[in-house]
Amino acid sequence: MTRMSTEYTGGGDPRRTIELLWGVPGPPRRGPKPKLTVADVVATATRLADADGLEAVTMRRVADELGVAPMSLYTYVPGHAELIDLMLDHAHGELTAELPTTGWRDALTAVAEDLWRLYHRHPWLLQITTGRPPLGPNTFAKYERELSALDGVDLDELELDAVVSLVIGLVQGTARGSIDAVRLARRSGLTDAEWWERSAPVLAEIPAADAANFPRASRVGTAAGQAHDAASNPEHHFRFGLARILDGVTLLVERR
Amino acid sequence: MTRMSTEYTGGGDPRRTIELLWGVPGPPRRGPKPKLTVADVVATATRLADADGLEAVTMRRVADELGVAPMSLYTYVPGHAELIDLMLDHAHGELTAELPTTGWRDALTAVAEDLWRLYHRHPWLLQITTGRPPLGPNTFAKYERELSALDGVDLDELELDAVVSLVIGLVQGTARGSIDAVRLARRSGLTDAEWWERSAPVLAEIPAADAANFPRASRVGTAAGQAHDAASNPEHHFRFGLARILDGVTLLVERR
DNA sequence: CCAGAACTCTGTACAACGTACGAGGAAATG
DNA sequence: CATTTCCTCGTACGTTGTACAGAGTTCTGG
Repeated sequence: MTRMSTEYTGGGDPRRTIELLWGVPGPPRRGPKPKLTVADVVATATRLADADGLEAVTMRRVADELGVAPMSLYTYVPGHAELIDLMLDHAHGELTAELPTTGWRDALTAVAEDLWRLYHRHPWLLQITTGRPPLGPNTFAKYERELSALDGVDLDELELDAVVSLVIGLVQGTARGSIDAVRLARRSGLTDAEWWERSAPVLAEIPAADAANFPRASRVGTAAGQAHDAASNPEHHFRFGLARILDGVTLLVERR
Repeated sequence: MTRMSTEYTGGGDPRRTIELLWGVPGPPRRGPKPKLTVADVVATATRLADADGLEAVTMRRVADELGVAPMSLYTYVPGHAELIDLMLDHAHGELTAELPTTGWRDALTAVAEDLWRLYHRHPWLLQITTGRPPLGPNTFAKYERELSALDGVDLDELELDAVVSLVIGLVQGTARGSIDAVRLARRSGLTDAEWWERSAPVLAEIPAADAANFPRASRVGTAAGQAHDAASNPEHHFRFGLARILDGVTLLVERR
């Protein structure tokens, strides 16, 4: 019942997937005219995922939404995994805002904040395990844009890659927390605060869970819980983490 | 077919889950003697997950392994989601090594490395979305241990929480990459390098994917690809990221 | 000592899922 | 116009978690 799914990318035949991602035209068509396009399928799937999460993107539901039988989708897309690939690359296409030219700190901050917002607009993006990123145009452009934030910074290629990866990892981790809280609240009908209010008294009945056994955890935990209104505050963690990372990178650059 | 699943924690009734986590004895039993214990179920499920991933932890397979009918498991565990909670807390119990006393940098490094190793020992841990962490003894102890690494550091409670969270997030993100590479290699029969060798020629046929369109990405991408033997090197990203984060935190502390 | 309550165990069943397979029909080519 | 090529779809299989009801076992109250 309580099951959500994470689709793995890079499942199927690389050739076909890449061709789909880049929209290669293919040989002249002979049979009946297609009712749909790949873009239709991707758009509908994305709409479903935005509204009801990635688990709503089933072949049956997408087909229903398009007024078509489930098996018809396989004309446009090799399978479910490839559909997810296409959705991912498509969403990356939204990252087009120009970066500030007031220095790499501002630019990298903009990269992080744009991504933070993208993940909140399309929370299902973080349910995808991008072990092997889809080699699509928008994903390439995303990486290019991220690297351009560090134009002129005196770091070698490996360091540039590592810095970008570090910032992206921070956004993904903290955004995941932020989004999961919303998702769980909707799914269980309990906000974080309500859930804690319900859990705390149960914990209080358990002798071993006494604050004396976990002095630091209970001190820091209650302080954090009071400061924010939840068990943790992902947005605060995001801002704090970004500041530390940028400071750390600054130190690395200045050491040159 | 190509489907892996991520279980969500905190799904069911908090009371029952917490009682299971802490092993409260319960009222005197009247019926026939149970064949199993909750610990048996958790141990078997963990063994399956270690061997074949979280998707192998189905009620049917766990029951099979225990020589019992699937529905019998529901005597011990309210459902699949709660079983995952129990597995998670149980695995956290492995984090008991003493931390170095040579300063908070060493201690925090040890925390990160211990976690890195735990995730590689139990890769399925990263398939679990810990939106609401299981309130079990080992998860509490884990947090307490992590905070203890910062004993004596002049930071307030919110900062302590944020620092710990930042380091853990780094480990999770990079370990996820490291583990997904292994998982995908096993599942698809292709290593990262082989997969790239197969994808590159396809990409080369696509005009729009020319290096001229993505100058930074292709320069950094090929440099990184040559330096490590794969598209990305999670362990390098882990070490690099940890160094930057520790530097950033040092700066924050010294600014006091 | 024994009736009944309480508990464990299990077989069957249902609604999902992705998708393999093959049939039927539409469009373009020779 | 015959043939090839492609789109569309109905059916079917093997998965999953688990609701439900029945059968059997053990302890308790009288």
